[in-house]
Amino acid sequence: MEKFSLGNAVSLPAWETLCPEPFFTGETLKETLIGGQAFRWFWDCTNECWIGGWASHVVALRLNDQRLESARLTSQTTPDDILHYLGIDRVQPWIDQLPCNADPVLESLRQRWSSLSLLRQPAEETLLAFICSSNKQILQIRTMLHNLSIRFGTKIPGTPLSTLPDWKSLANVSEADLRACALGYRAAHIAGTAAFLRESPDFLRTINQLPLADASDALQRLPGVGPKVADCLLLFGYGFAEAFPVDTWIEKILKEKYPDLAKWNRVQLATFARIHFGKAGGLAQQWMFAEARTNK
DNA sequence: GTGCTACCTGG
DNA sequence: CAGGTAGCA
Repeated sequence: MEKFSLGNAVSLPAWETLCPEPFFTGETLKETLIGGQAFRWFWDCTNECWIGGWASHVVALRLNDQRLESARLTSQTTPDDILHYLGIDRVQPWIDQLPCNADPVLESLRQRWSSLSLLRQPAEETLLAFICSSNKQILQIRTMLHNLSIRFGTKIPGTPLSTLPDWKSLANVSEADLRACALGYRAAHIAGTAAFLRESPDFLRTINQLPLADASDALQRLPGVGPKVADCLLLFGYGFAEAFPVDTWIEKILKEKYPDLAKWNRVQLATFARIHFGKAGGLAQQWMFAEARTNK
């Protein structure tokens, strides 16, 4: 278990079937929830389910004989909210756009990961999470976000979670107080981005309307956002399926699977990926990440 | 434009 | 060293 737990035993509302058709496996559900896109899902040993949230939503999820079930801990959350967040509807259309038939590497990844989903996460909290992510492992990112939510977020009644602070409130937090959440040098990036967004409150909402390259350039004007974090934001927070974040794991696995790329740098690898994997490359990226992460 | 290196923290 | 970025040769 992690050093921050869910606290006292959580009592859940009724379970309901979220999705009658089988979709996830235990493995793909887990990788979807805690495999590096989201950092606010926790395994509840007592109830044997995942509990987590986004924005002010908190839900429990489990597989019951392949059927996905949910228990809604926040009353305003609807089943459609959950399905929208989980993004299951996008998976098959995106798989259909990948060149699995032409590329045996992809085809073999598809066998294992075809029911992995890319979540539709709120852009604001995706930004916070991925500014924290630089030079950090998933566990440490989870700790930082947990600290931020406890310290500067709002307790969500009837649930073990607090919301993450919004950017407006982060603008009023000193860098020293941010550092106290174990953010290290990222505290300056958070403070700088909060100040930027205070001056341009609509900035994050304008990203949607831009083409991929322009959206990436715009995001990189934010302190703490470079090419890799920008791609994470575009893929996880804005639904650009073509965005292809290249981190150390992806760099390693790409160079293993495609030896000609041995001398390419990360930006070059991202360009290769957009050409080779195409419009849904981001999904291929997540398959590779899951493969690398679970084989380590 | 490309290629280093320092930067916080903790598993 | 770890799911990078910023600042400078």
